Amino acid sequence: MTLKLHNTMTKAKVPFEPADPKRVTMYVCGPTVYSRPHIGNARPALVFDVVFRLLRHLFGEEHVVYARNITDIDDKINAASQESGRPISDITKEMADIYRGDMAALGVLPPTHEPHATAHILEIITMIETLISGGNAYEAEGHVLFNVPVFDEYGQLSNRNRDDMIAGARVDVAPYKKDPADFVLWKPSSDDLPGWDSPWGRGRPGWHIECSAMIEKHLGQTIDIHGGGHDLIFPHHENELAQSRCSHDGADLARVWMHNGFLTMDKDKMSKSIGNIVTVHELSQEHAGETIRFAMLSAHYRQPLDWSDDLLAQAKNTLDRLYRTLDNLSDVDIPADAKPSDAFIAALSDDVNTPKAMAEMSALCKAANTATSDDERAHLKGQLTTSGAVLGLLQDDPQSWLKSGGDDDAEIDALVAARVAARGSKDFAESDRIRDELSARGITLEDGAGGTKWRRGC
RNA sequence: GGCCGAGUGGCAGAGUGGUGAUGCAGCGGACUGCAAAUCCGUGUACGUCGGUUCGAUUCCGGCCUCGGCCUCCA
Repeated sequence: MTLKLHNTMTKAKVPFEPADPKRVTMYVCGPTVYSRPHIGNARPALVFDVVFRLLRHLFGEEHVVYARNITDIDDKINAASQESGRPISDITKEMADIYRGDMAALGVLPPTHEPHATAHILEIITMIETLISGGNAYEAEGHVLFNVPVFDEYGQLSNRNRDDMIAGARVDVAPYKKDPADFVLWKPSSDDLPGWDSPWGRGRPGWHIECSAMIEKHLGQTIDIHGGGHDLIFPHHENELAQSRCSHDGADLARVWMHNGFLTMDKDKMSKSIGNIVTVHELSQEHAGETIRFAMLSAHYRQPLDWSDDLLAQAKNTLDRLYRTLDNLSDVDIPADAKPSDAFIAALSDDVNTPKAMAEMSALCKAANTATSDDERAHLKGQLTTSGAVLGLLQDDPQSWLKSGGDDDAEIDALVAARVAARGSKDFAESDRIRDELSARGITLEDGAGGTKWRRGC
């Protein structure tokens, strides 16, 4: 089964061939920790978590190295600190912890490495020195700037030329820049801001250079996959690419560039600057993490996805159905050699087509619900569970999933038992009265061959 | 202005040059004391105008609408 991935650089879906199948490397731009993550921030984390799981499935768990950084030095963090009066390190530590907790709630696996920018200042300085000595960067008024015209291939990833960029530029060009497109590698810090000593005085790194430095340190000069949100293509990834190639004798930074589409709220991009955000924390109060995850993966990662309550409700309904099927398979054990179905892996191998993969899971469900032999039911249970694992779904216990959301299980069990007794004596008036009572409490009953089951929700 | 992407049935959302996935919701049936669940069945969906083709939702071109990037942003 050949994995095919869409490469932003070539705008084509191509077979994925890692440089070393024993060490597949992936880097994804992580959060800048100055506030709680919103659900839009969670999309890349979730998307690349699925890519991570898929790569581990295809190449082996120990053969995939995934790094997702934490940006803990940034002007927005400084602003948050000045506004709240809290020390910067307090804010970054708290928000990084919240980020990890929120992602864990969505079933996102921890990456292999989670490098922090402030722990890589030396590497950053070294890389900047290399760029200066190579003639790709220059110092000006305490700043160090990357000189864009020196790098012929600048603009290749985002498919834009310098004239366009200058024509569309909405920022004032700093007077010390040699070229309007030049961008900052290092900038001076005043005494009240975080800073590190450097050959160019006390200062701090620009945004783009940290990723280049951390990629080199943890993954190497050329990585297999570089991922992030669509809005990072320009300028962030274009600049990363330029810095890394120029400091590595032109070596490619990434073999494949992957970018996820945006989450919208009423068709507008969800973003902190617009203010139309809902945080992961808020959503987690109302919905199971797995429901949020399912909703997110119900669209292909490169497509836009409009976030809504209705989307979550549909996700919950569909997930309930999958868990009901698993619950009905509780009498058979998963075979030791269980693995995902071929059709499921084929779907994910086609540029991580999660909606199609989910459709394959529904097909497995239907097969399981109609299968007659226990061997076949066990086989299908194994396929369903292991397929779900690649998406980070269906790993909960079916009973606890179906009954979660309340703390009155014992009381419900007692009412159900009373109703079973009433039915046994054909007292259907009493039986229906109890069922109505339970229904009013949000409990649904199922009278099956094996007895009566209950679950929360309709 | 430049670049990029999207427009599929009630909703969500894949895919394809020629019987139009899948899920949710709806409807009919089986099953059930009645339900629920499950199963079976069910829907004149592919923005618009042209072109190519024996045949296009799928390829090409124009147009319309919407969104994104070009400044921080996942």
